[in-house]
Amino acid sequence: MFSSSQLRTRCLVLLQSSLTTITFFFQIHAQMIRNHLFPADAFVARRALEFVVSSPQGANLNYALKIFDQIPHPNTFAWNTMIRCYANSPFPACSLGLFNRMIRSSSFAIDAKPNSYTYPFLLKACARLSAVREGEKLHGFMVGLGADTDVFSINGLINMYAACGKINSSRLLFDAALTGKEDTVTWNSMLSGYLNSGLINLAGKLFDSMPDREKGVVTWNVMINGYSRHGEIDRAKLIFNRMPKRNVETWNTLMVGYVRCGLLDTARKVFDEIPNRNAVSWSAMITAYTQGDQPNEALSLFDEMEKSSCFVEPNLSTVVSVLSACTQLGAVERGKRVHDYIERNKMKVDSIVGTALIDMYAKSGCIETATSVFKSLKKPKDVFPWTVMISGLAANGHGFEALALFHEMESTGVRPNRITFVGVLSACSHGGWVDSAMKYMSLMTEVYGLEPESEHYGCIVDALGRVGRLTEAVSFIEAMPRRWINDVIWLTLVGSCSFYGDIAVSEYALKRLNRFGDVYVLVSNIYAMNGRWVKARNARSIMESKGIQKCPGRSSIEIAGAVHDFHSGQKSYGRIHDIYEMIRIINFRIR
DNA sequence: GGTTTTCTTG
Repeated sequence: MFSSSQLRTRCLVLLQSSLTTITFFFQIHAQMIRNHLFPADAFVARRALEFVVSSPQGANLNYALKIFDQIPHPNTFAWNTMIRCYANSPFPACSLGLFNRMIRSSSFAIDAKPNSYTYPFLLKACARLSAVREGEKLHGFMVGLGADTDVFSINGLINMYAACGKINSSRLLFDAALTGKEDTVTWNSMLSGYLNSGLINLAGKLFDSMPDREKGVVTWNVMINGYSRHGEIDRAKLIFNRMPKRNVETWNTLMVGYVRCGLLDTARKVFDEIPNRNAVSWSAMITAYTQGDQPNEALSLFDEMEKSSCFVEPNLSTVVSVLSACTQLGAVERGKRVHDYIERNKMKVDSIVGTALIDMYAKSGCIETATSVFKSLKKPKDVFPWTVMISGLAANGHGFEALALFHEMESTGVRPNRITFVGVLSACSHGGWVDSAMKYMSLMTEVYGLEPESEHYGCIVDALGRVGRLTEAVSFIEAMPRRWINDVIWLTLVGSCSFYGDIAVSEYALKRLNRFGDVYVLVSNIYAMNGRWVKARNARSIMESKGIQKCPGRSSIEIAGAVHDFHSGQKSYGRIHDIYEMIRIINFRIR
């Protein structure tokens, strides 16, 4: 057995150890309570709080607040810990509320007054909220206490005002600080303030006037990032070339700059040149491929990452972009392996990763697995997992379940967004439930104040078309706000016409198309159904006369985890002869 | 006793 002081020391050591997981922490916490170390021993309690807010698996806000509320007389450090935790959380406003509690309760306690650490956290919260009034109030409070002269606070103020769009106030504070009070962060804050406000020429002038000895790596990085964000990738590159010293962030910033400008190949060249790639470098490049509709490139880069001699541990972002590449390709087997990887490495399945997993499984038709991932997510779930789960159910033909889940989401107090309603409405359209679709559409506008867009209207058109109410669908489209009427809407209707073989409505819809796109097959079906074989054959020439080339039919299949991509007319695939041989055999057997 | 600000991925 341990003596009580030995136990205390042991707890403190474990709380500081990087090997302590949150699960193990709960055990330590239980021991501390049992042995009256918590909450009586204020120092131990503060260490526990600090552990929970900076746990490697992410801060546990609710638990942190529970611990904090049990500390009898929190000192400045404890308050600061809790305020910092909220400032960096999804709820920065809570840190301002906590600060109010702090000044009310600390009027007599000397060891619980705000200090020079407190203000930067609060200013960060204001900056993240773009809360000018709160920021100004806080600034006034600081001036009253003479707490506005610390360089961290000055930098925080410059940053806060810039984030709130008060760039002139930032500049006034900056000029006042240029009397020896400033450091390199002061300059960086002012520069990034200008750049984020789109004032790139003012930033350039300030940068040129800055003494070279003041310029740190971050200063240069800020410039590269700012220029590239405003499409000035060439100016960004010039800055990059002039740098005396670069770090990984420099390389990553330039690479991402090229990605933003759509120059994926140049970005890849930069990536290949990075001397010491980190997880961000890899994730950013993989994401670029995924979002640039090159999911195969994304996956092969991930393979390379795993095989690379200078091994970099994939992080949550890496995993998310790999999963969304799998989703694009419908590569479930591959996605499952990523899922295994997540579990093997005990990575925390947060809302973002969870959403990516659900989406991957649902879009690949594995609705049961999607559901079980959804159920395993920690409560409260934010709107994203709910949304992909609802859309996934709808897409797999489980309309009733999708709507039931939507109501469950509403009853938990989660506010649906426009994407959620696309899922809800598509559940209705798949079932041909016109009345429900209309009902949800008005719920969307009247209760949630969301303006329906093209996709939402499209679902109603689809629902009407599915049950054969084609002329009603036409009048619905014509009553829609003009700007949301597009080819997709008309094509939806053409699709329904091809099911019901309605020539009149389909011709009406086709006349309203801007591009003729890929409707050739649909259109010839409509004519063929009505025995108009000549017109059916002509559909292709109509299309060509509009100057549109038909995109080749495409398909992909996953075999043993590898994705094979095909398009019609392709002759170059490695086993093309085997494939044609197989087709011959199949045809023979059918006959 | 110890925590802050500026740059890169989702």
